[in-house]
Amino acid sequence: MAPGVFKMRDLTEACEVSDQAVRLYERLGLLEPVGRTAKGYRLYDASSVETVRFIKQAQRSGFILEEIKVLLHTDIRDEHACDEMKTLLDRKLHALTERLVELQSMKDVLQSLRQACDGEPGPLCPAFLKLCVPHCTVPEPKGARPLRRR
Amino acid sequence: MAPGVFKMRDLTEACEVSDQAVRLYERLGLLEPVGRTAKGYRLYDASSVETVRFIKQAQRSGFILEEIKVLLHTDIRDEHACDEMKTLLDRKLHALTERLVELQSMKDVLQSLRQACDGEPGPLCPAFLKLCVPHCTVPEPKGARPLRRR
DNA sequence: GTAAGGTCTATACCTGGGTACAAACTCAAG
DNA sequence: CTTGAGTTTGTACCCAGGTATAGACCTTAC
Repeated sequence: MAPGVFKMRDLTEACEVSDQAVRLYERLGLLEPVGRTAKGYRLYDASSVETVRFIKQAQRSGFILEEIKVLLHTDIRDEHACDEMKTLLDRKLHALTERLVELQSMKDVLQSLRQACDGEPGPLCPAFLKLCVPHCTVPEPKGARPLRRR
Repeated sequence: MAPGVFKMRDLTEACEVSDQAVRLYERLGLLEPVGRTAKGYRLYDASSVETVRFIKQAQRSGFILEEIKVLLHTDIRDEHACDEMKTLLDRKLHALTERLVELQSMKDVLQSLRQACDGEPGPLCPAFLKLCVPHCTVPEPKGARPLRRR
């Protein structure tokens, strides 16, 4: 076994991931072993660890495996591939930005609620929660509403 | 039909949710119609809209439906129920905070990558990505490693 | 009245991202 | 050489949160 090269177990421990998940990533085309032993054992190296870690971080950031595959495989020197990647990145950056705003606002809501829990037994929790939800214009009953086109 | 009360379609349009999803929330105990027509049609009101919107926001913030159910049903005046809720809130606030940090760092990574795409054709994308992943100590091959206890 | 659209229940199926398990083979310690 | 841990392939199953479809019934516009 060449130096700097190791088997499944080391990879899963370095990345806190199951061996099954690793093989899943392989099947889906995200991670190729750097080689195999004579007996068929998968071999990985430091770059595999980085790849798996990137996969996990990207997942937590809202990418699905199929998208991460694109991220991992795009050659920036290829004009067409790069365009595809730009589109993906722009879309995801937009989503990420919106998500950050949303998470922050949810954090504010939960913090208020948490404080309410500690303070005086106040209004009902559900009622409180509803107060936290951004205001909405509730549709009018519209007794005689036109039928929808389909 | 009482004033301020409406049927499924109005709810789904006000909340941008499918009728099937609404009925799913009902089955799971998150949302009860405020009543039924004589013929069995579900009736909702403004508070239903707020509830569904809260459900969706909470989902996007990382709560699963089962947890949202707790959020919606806890009576803050009930000592025991309130403790349960505090635990949930603390756990989620912690997760939310970590997630915000992580998302921000992923956003930074993607922005760098996006800029690299626009600039000079530089290093390979995958290589670049790997550079962005927080540094790691890759495990040594350890030729003769002790067997793991199980 | 008729036809299109809305709603009901129930069941089946889908997707993403895994996990669980079996059966066979290999590797290393004692 | 034996034994248990590690790995392989393959198939099955799981979960959350839905969507799709069928078949029946209701409601509204004209």
